[in-house]
Amino acid sequence: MRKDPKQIPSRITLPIKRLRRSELPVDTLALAKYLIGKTLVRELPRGRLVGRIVETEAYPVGDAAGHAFGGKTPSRHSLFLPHGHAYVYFTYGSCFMMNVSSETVGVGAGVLIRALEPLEGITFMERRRRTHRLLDLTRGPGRLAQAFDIDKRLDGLNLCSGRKIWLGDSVRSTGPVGKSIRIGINREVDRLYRFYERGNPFVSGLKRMRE
DNA sequence: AGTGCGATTGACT
DNA sequence: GTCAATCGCACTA
Repeated sequence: MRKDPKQIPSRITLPIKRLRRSELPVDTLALAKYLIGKTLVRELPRGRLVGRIVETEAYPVGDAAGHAFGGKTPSRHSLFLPHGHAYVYFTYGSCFMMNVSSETVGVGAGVLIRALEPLEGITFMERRRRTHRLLDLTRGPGRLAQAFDIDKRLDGLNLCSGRKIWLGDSVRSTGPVGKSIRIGINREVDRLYRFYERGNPFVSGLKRMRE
């Protein structure tokens, strides 16, 4: 009998400890690297979704590619919250994306969550994404937002104290973390601000690996 | 009120 | 590999 690969991650049902805000790095780049291997937990009426964060991008202070560049606007308000809050925005007419705000209040910086490794709630994710391909559920910022039912309702929430969505500790050891240029931007293109767990198949943009 | 543009994805060659 | 869909937002007037 053939093993069904999509069932394997469902078996991981370890209790997950919340990250405390006091243990999150305030610095944007440090936070982007720190988040690799940690978990994102989404609590829904139907149950819990869990994914391991395997890819992030930092958009630090003064970065011309960042949404905070050019100042605070109503829609970007959450990016200026103190570190550890959700900044959710909508783009390309169809995609939501989620950042974790970084730095202190009023500064304006964040870390884009680009890819997750699905751990729990895979059946729900498959329904949301209308596919059974495990690799297509949460690889990419727009896909993971769709799989996790992330939209503007979650914008501005505290990711350490909230119930709907929160950051959890690692559930297993984290592999070596690679670094590369960021994806899909036109400015500051040479900055090595993208972080990922090396060799993890749920990382997007595998071509852009450098170090 | 109109315009231009995305921190992408999915469909297609 | 290429490429168009799609719409909220910021900006101009």
